[in-house]
Amino acid sequence: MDNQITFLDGLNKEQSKAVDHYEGPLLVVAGAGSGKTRALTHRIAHLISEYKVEPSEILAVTFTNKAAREMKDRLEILLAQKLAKIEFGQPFSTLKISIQSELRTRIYREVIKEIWIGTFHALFARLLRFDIEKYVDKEGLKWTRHFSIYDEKDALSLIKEIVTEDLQLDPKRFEPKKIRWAISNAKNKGILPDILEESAEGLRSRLTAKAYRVYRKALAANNALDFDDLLLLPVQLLQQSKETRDYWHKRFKHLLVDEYQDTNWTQYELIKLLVTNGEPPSSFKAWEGRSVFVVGDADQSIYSFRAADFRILMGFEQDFGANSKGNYDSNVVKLEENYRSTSNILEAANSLISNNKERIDKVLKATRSSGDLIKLTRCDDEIAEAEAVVHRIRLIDAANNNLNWSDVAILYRTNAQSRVIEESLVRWNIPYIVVGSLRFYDRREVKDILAYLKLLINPSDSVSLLRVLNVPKRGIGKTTIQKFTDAASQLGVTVWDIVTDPEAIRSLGGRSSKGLLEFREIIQELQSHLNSSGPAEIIRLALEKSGYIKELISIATDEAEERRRNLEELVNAALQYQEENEAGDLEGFLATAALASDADNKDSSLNRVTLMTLHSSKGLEFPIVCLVGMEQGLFPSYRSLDDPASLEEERRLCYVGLTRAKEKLCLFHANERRLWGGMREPAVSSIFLSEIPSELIEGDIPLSGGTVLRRDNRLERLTRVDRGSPSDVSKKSHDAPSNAVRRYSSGPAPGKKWSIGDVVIHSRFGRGEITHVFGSGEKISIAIKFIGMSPKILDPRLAPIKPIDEL
DNA sequence: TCAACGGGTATTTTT
DNA sequence: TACCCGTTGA
Repeated sequence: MDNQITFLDGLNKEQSKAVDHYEGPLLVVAGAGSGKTRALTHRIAHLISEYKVEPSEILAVTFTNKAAREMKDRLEILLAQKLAKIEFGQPFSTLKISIQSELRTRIYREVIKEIWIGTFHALFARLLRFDIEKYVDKEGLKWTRHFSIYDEKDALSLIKEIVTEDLQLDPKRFEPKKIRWAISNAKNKGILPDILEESAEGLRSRLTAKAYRVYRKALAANNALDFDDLLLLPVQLLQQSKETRDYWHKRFKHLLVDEYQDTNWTQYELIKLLVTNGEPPSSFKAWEGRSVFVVGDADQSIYSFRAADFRILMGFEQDFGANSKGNYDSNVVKLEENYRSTSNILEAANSLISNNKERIDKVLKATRSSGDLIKLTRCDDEIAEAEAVVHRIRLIDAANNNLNWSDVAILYRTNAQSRVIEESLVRWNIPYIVVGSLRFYDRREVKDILAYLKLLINPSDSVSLLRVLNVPKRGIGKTTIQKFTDAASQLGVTVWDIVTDPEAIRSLGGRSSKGLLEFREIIQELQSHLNSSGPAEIIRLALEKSGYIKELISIATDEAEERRRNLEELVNAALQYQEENEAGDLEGFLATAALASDADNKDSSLNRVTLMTLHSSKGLEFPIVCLVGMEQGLFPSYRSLDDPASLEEERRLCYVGLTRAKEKLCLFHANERRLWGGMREPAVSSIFLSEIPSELIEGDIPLSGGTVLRRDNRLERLTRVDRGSPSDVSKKSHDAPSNAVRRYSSGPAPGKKWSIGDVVIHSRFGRGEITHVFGSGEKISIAIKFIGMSPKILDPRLAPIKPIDEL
């Protein structure tokens, strides 16, 4: 090659093997902190500059939008550095700033813009903008390229409506949330209503299948897709249309997928369709000038609740490997050297994760010195815990002159845990940012305006229409809306058709006709600007013409003021979008908004402590990590306590948390914790704490033997759990016993001896026999084999079990 | 038509 | 605690 820089410089042997990979399938098993992002970006740069791959032939899938943006950024810098060497013969950083930015702009225009980088959802939403009109549905449903994207809330409100209106069911008995979940699951497995109907047994599943059918129909009538559709429709389209499939298969010669362990069935299907053009991967031979490159770590698979399945990663070699052997030495590279964490932290993580059974054999090797011990702090309750976290942070701050607040992350299992910690941070005047709790685009005012925008582009979108028809108030009430929706469904037209029909307004509108006419005019006027104005300008117009801003001004409270600022922020977001996407239009912006997550906006330049869930922390790293709420039932979540597979997932989540830390790791747990409302619950320290070697931990150590923290007045308090009249109580415990009630009323006496061979009765699983006893004293788990089920590992103090001789 | 109130209920994690 | 929903009263 004609210059000194290659993208293999400074990489270890395994990393360069990955980066230098050209054709065929390759699985990169990349442990935490092993430099996988580096491997990914360098490989793309390498493909383009050494193997002369066209940027437009590359499809790179990231897990978040933020990761996508970062990848583009890094890539831009890498390639600009190389260009600097070629054109000026000197390092990029020594060039004048103006020249630097000119180089970057050129790289952006010629290369970065051409590569498809994004999340599965963003990329395939983009593909659908091209091809959705070619999709032929079994049931005759149709969508146009102007489809709306419904977020989880939109989808849920649609389902709620279907359950109550169309199916005339009681939403208490048939919870929309559960139905939504069932439908989502079906979609993620590629199952359409007809198949679900066939396999449905019992009233409940038949009704779910029915709801699914109606829901799909409603989506189509609204010309809308939910998140799952963004993946499922492309799968079906690529399966059914050879022409479409050929096109995209030819177009994308090199696929890269990050966080492959969190891929689900539809995503896997999409990869296969694009890579092998529909042929079975094991017999696919045409690898010349073509590759699929996936990077992942089974130990960090934490999204099975979203239908992700890390066995897809485990099966990669078999799937794609069989036939490429011979041509390629191996299709697995393992990155096992950890450059991130001190060896104490790493050893703790390794030891923890070794308790999982289902793994790929892999051990992270330390490259750094031992560092500090892990600090463990036990606190009285969640308030004391929050204070302890802040105290710890202040101690570290006092001992380090150059500590930035942004070096610190506080991680927790559930979003609800953030509040108490925030209060402490406020008290001590430490700046912080909470990532992920409330998405910017989920704020009411923002969603309202987005609904206006969606409606402009897609008037069939009645969810959006009904959202803003009377916002701000135009005197259009429930009865009018009901009349209109009824008329629309009877005539088989959209609500918009009714709203724009002068006859309909006159006959149905009554007192609200004025407001309706007004609304119609607003929308139509805004529509007339669609072709001539950019997203930001249209948003400004919408804010003004809709009367939304005017209303907020007239309210004149702090809250209204806050909302106005958020809407200004929305305009800014649109401006930023326009900057980042030269040809970006309103549709593009709306798609970005629908698929954005809160984590995407985290501005790392702000010097603030970061608060977030363990899930959001994936892929990030911090010098200092505080992990709070290490208690049984919270982390691991109580829902995982009686299921070994989900307990393993919780453990992976813990592994992710520990491996975020570079220098210092501080763990916290509380003796008791107020759970929603005010009721205190005694807490048992997390099983994960006992899986970290105690010599790596300092602080008050409850390790061997564990701690059960119980107040003497426990029983007294428990009787008060059952509030209200006796009849209420009995009814409650029949319907849905709350966890607290069940836990304490049916649990055996503390300190009860369990031995192998004992027979127990579990309130859900029935009769079972104890096969193992782990630990002793207060820290005890037992494995029970229930009839017809795989063995379950339970905490006898939490699980609703009784020894059989007590019955 | 709409705001305000109260009771009941629920919490895992998110593209 | 916080949100959602149905009821009530203006």
